[in-house]
Amino acid sequence: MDLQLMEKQLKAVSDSNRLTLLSCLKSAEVCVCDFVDILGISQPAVSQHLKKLEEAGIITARKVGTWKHYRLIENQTPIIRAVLDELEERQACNCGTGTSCD
Amino acid sequence: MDLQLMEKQLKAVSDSNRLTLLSCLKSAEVCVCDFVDILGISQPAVSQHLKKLEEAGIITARKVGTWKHYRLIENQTPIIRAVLDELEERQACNCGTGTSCD
DNA sequence: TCTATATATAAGTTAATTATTATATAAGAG
DNA sequence: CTCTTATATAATAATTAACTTATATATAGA
Repeated sequence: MDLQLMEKQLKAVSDSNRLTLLSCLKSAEVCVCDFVDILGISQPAVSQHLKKLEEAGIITARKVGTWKHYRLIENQTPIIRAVLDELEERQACNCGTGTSCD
Repeated sequence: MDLQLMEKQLKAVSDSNRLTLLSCLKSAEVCVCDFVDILGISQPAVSQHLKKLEEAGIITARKVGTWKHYRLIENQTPIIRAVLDELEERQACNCGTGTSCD
């Protein structure tokens, strides 16, 4: 595994906000709006965190109307797999409950 | 695994200089003086990197005269084990060749 | 088309990291 | 005891990262 990619992925996951995002994504797709509530930071800050995880090849997204749903990619590197294994699953998303996105 | 420890360990390994230190430590004990040559940064900078790895519970040290030899601890967490598995071993140390420490 | 909502990007600020230089500590050699 | 060498700590400068506010883009709906 390339040392540069390794560093990039490790930097991407070495932040408590982003680890929280990943623990939510373990079990389900989550949309950006839900993360704003969970982390208690501004929407642009959330977008920037998600971008970092996406650029590191850890998550991906699909558009659903005006919403954007993020999820883990399928084939993670061994290091990211180990990180995900250590993270507790966290129920995060209101998606489907009708309160926000769906 | 505690989220705080996890973040601390991930921060400790998410730096290319420190990843290089670890790749040297995979195969052997290494003393500080050798790392200065390898990384091409100042001796205090090396000390600070080693301290960060030590505080994260990844490496430990023993004194040998005025030298200090660092090595990996035996029981690594799953994440750090995954990181070490991905790192290529690197021959780093002059120890034993008589050029510097021994 | 105009408006409202969700998300992204840009610019700027604050905070955290990583480096440097200077100095302290500790051990061995003379 | 003094000098030298190896390492650590302190203070500080430089770089990078994370957040905020303001603005842009894109989509849905009236």
